[in-house]
Amino acid sequence: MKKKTNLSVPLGKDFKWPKTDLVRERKIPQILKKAGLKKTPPRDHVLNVFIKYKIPLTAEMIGQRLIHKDFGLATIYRALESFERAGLIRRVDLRANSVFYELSGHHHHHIICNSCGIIEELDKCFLKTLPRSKKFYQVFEHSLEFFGLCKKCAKLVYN
Amino acid sequence: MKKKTNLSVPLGKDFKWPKTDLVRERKIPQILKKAGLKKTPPRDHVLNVFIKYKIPLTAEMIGQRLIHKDFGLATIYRALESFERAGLIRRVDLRANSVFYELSGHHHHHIICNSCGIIEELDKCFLKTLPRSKKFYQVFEHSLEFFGLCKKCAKLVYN
DNA sequence: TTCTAATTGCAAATCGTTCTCATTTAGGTT
DNA sequence: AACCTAAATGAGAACGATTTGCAATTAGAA
Repeated sequence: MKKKTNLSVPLGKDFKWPKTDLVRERKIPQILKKAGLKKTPPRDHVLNVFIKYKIPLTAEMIGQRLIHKDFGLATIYRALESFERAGLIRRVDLRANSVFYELSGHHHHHIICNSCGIIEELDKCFLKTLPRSKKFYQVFEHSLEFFGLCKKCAKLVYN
Repeated sequence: MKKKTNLSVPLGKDFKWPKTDLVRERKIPQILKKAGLKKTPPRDHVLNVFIKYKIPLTAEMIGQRLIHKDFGLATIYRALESFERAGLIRRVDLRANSVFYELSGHHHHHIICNSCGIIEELDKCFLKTLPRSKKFYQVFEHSLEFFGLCKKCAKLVYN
């Protein structure tokens, strides 16, 4: 897996999801417009997959979930890049071989099973404080993921 | 960057660093033996680089830091794999294009500058509680990394 | 010293991701 | 409604990190 060399300032860090829940209502054109992105078929469908599945997804997983549509992977990657820049989606660091993204509506974390890879979403942020640093001007995001063994896999491993 | 498909149970999750500080004293043969790994030149030198530099490193960075030695990258990757399995090192999710590892002696986190990639090590763990989950048998590790803009880069960006 | 499983070295293969470039398109303007 | 241009797409080649295959070497237990 490769991620982009994009250690770059996230342009969309100020993006705010609108009060009326456009996601729940699947108002994709409005979401894209608010994000300052042209509405195109690939973006339309990719965003729809995120809204529909509600789980962290890789470019390839998104491709597999497109119905009656088949955009090249490169196009999906470009849609992801524009979404990330706009702040619509965020990366999820799952220690997997490719990069996962999810809608950035609400801030939360995950537990990942080291054996089967199943992902559980945690609703609450376990972080009480942010780090202070003399070297840093601003800390605007964090990634907190838990790794363990799910009960199903524990049974297989420990009998 | 590519990581291995190794969503696998970390065999070395029970590895305990010995009381006497073998790392500080660079007792590499003892460390390897305790980890159940054959002492070989590549492992010897790779572990030495970790001990010497004390910062998160990629396979390639390790290769560049080997003195008077030149093992193939594949060999370095295999050393890393065995170290990770044994619990000697752990991955650090820096959202970079290759996988970083560091010694797993003491638990800590990092702040990464999204612009220049500089890494600051935080000594304290900000986590007060661990998540409870019905689906999980055990949660044995977590990854917590902060992303922001360092002062140097902030100057460049904001003038 | 012997023996065998584990490890190495090198090159080729993989695989996720990005790039190139010619073509098409969204959507603001006339 | 037609026009215009920057932005987006498509397909395939290129890339870079990581893994693998296989023959040769070696660590370390017996």
